[in-house]
Amino acid sequence: MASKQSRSETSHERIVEVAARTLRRNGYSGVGVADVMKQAGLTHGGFYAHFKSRDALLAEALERAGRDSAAVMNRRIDTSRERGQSPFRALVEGYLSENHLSRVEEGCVVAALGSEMPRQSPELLALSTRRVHSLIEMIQRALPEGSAPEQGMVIAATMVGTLQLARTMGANEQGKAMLATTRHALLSQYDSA
Amino acid sequence: MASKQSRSETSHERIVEVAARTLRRNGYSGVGVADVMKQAGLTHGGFYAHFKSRDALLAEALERAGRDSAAVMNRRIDTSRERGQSPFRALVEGYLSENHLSRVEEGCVVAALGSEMPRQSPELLALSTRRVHSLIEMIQRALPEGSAPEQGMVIAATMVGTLQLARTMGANEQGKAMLATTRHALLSQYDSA
DNA sequence: TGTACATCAGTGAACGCGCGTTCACTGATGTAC
DNA sequence: TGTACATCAGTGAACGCGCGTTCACTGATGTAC
Repeated sequence: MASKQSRSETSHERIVEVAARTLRRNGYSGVGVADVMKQAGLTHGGFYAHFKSRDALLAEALERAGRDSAAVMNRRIDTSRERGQSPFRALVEGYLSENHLSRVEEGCVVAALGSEMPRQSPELLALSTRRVHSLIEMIQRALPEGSAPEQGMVIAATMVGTLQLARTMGANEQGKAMLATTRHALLSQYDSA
Repeated sequence: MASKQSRSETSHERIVEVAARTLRRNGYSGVGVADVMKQAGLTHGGFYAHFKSRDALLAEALERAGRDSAAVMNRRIDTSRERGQSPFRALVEGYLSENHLSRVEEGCVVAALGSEMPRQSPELLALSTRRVHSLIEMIQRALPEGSAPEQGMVIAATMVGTLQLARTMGANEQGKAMLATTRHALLSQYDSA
């Protein structure tokens, strides 16, 4: 990462970065080749020097989106653990935050694309399944010691569903109340602290 | 409903019925005017005698899908209540069933479209928000007496999220295990019986 | 240090296809007498 | 009961636009000597 990148590599990365955001904001069908290239400061003609097809871009964008938001959440978990605080609480409060409610394009890709994932091509579906498992594993790592690992699945589903329903309600009192209710329920049920 | 319908009315209803299924199976961008008309046994040219635009069809299809699956679930709740059984258990076991896992096109529209809802036009978004609330209210009606109404929100989110994650995993052991885990968690936590 | 050439990354026009939408027309249903 | 006409529902061709994809070309970067 810190090593020198060729001009082509930095362009490639910028395109994927833009696509990863657009994918979460607009969904699979909302990612257009010309639009992404334009946002990346390029013209659409050069696209196929970087990607075999639009689908190949979607695959890279999905991976990128997944890794990015996982990195943010893992960092939050680690920090609170270092400080002797509850990593589970940090995870839940971060995931079910008003910031995450409104900033879809920087957030969890599973929440952003959940209902569309089952409909994608085999390649994208396989990547999506991996993203779901990695979300569950992240939650499991944050759970208090002695928790049953199956709880990770239930909590993942609850958080993903909550974010989607809250986003449908909107970034207003209703949506915020939805977040707060689930936050409270999860913390009082699973957080031993 | 039992009254005589004109030829036009039955066609209209058939188109909406097809669209309601296609919408859940393929998502908003997966509903094509020509395809829906063909499935309804008509040619695409006649479409605009029935609907002002494709968006108008989507709105009717969303309503139709919502009412249909709500009717199914409400019937399940009523039946079990009449039999003196737990309506909440009936709801959870129906919603998180393997049947619902694989038959998206007949199932809950909130689970089928959850992540796409926030991105739709103001009209569709308003209808979607209503669907979310009606799901929550249905759960509240099925909850054991004395339950806090906020639990309806958390349970709605959990069930919607579970179905989506399970569908992404597939209608295999993984997906089924996901359903079973959440079923168990919800019943042992909220069902007094 | 400077010049000549090769390679590389990106440009922009063009193509083909799918899809929402329009419209003139046809065939069937219903009504008047 | 039968005929003539009006209305209604659906047909199928056509249009325009957006979008993924291709390709010949340009300008910039890097290398050889």
